[in-house]
Amino acid sequence: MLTKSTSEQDRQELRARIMEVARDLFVQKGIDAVTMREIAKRIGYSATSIYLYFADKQALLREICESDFAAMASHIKVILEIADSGERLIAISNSYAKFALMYPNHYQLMYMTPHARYGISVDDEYKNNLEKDAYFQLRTVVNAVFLEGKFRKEWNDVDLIAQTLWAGIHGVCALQITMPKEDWINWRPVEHRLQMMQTLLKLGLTER
Amino acid sequence: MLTKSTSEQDRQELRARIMEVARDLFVQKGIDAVTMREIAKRIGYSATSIYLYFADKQALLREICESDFAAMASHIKVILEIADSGERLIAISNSYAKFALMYPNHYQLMYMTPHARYGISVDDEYKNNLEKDAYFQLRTVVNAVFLEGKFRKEWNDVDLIAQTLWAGIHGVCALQITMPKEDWINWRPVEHRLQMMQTLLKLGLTER
DNA sequence: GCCGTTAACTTAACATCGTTAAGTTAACGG
DNA sequence: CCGTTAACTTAACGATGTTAAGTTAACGGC
Repeated sequence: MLTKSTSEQDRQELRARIMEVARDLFVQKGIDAVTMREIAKRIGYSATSIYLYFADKQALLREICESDFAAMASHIKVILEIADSGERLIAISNSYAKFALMYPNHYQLMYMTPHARYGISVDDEYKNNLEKDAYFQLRTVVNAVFLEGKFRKEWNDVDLIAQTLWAGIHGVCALQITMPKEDWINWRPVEHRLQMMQTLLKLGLTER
Repeated sequence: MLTKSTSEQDRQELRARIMEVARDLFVQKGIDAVTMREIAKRIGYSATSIYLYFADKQALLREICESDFAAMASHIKVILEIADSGERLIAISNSYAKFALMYPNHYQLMYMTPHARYGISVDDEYKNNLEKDAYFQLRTVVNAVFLEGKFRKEWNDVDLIAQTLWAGIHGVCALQITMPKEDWINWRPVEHRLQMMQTLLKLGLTER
């Protein structure tokens, strides 16, 4: 080591660099396959230095997830200003999928990795927060559509509706990320699959 | 050790017992959290004895997966004999979800993990095989329903339909596996979410 | 019944993992 | 310029998957 990160800014930059490198490795190789020593090597420090910035591997992972959750929510936030609630719902779904497919690495860590198993528990500030919780954003829009009576009357559980919509979009994105070009499946373009999923869900929810 | 497993039958029984114990532990605690020593302790042998029956941990895991693939295949075989194609489609969807939620670790390995990462390559015998390839089974049933003209006429791409149905069920199961009880989400029971997904997709596909 | 061969099983050991404790060194205040 | 402190490193611990070497039980031939 030639120099030491002494200023607060230096500290934050190094912290951010650790998270950046760790996220790339986690996504690329899987969490358990990435060692603290490997992360350290990539940033040019010894393994134990990471522990000066994060309590342990779990804490590092949790912070990465939280940061990505926030990034995604802020990406979606602009949607909330669309006037028509139905259009807002379509837009939020599109935006969610766009994020997932544009940042598959982040998405994979956030929504395709069993959190409980790795002891991740997201910080309270990310829960039920319109700015930071993408699911809460979706639920909010679903609720608005519901209150305007746009759904068939048999659909009256806002959480159930939101969770099913989420699952539909998630399913398309997750399969696309997991098996983008497995040759034994005659994959249709992901845009078509997304479009069809949205149409089917909309028909089932609204048409009479 | 008082006695040794010398007969071929003894060998097979011990092999089966290892797989049984390992599967329980894998499902309960997650694959990476289960140690060979722990499995060994449960069967009353030393850790290295497992290596007399399986090449390594991955081989053990793969054999467990294949064994459960076979169980699922024979379970679905019955479904393929259901007369009404619409009911057949519902049944295959239920069966798929049941498998996913009963063996979340196996499901995760098969459909939620970028295969290239773990060097897993699905054996060719599992591709486009009515007995062993779940997607191909689904596509076959979708095709039957399509040929009977049960879908709205605007849905005329069998692959696109099958892939969208798959994504819907997969989405519910995958979210359930990834975040089974995150407390900031007011999760509805997974059975309800599955039911709603099936209903929405069916309405969108068939109702006029 | 004994004995050598073989296969089943165990113990010891290795490299590597996350993590902690102890040691070192660079930077800042006086 | 020196002492203090925080940043950073090296050494080490217990646990992991796995291999090598040692031990022991069972079977076949006499």
